Amino acid sequence: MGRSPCCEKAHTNKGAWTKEEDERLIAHIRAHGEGCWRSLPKAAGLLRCGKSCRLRWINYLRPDLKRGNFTEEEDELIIKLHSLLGNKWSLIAGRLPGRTDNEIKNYWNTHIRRKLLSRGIDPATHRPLSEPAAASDHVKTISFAAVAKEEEKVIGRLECEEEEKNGRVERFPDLNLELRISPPCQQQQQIPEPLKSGGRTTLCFSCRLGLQNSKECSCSGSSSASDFLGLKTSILDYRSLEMK
DNA sequence: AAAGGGGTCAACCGCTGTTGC
DNA sequence: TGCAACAGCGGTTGACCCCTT
Repeated sequence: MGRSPCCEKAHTNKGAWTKEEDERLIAHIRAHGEGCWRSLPKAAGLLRCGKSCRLRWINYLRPDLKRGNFTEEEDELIIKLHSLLGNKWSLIAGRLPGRTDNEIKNYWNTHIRRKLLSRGIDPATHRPLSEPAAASDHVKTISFAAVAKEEEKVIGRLECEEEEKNGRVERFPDLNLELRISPPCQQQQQIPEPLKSGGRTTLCFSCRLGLQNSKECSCSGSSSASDFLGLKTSILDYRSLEMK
């Protein structure tokens, strides 16, 4: 026995939204806020399914959306985030203010895939097309669940202390991932000289996301990639992280 | 001018995760 | 603990537009 449909399909509109429908949806959300998408269509006087309303609002009508072309910086950030996160479009979108998961997914499939292919890079693995896939027996699977738990404890303590002083606390991006770590690629990235350390790369997580100048960057300090989320690894190359 | 082929992107579908009872 | 309702996610579809022939 399947789940009951989210709405009465016989009495709902489908396809492109009209201007009037948009206006009704905007007016209703302005008046009542987001939430309870199932009951929203009826309350707003729309012959649409709640899911459809949610999608229309999130992907098109939200006032904080950034319309227009993606910048070169956004392109590179998407590529880096995709190499880390895979097809987790909502997580990637979370790192790009004003962009939606649907928009990024479409942009990836129409532009970036081809861009990477033209560079000779496999968009799925982020490895050179000529390079054979990593042998599975060289790939070690690490569950981030335990790390996340440990992080939660530490963050919890920090937050208690910090909230008394300042209020909010910056924390690691909530990736909640299970990653597979394989031996690093043969061809190493071009590492800026100050970030090299005796032949070993010591890029922090922020730098690997291309955020060298962010306040989360810890390269300049004593911490290194080896301490990333408490993992005692000598090298953590984002290109070798694969989604489980 | 018309046909058709490819690219783009809004919207839909089906599944999973979360929450409340 | 199990179930149902709901929100959210990622893959896919199809309408539309533009360019080429």
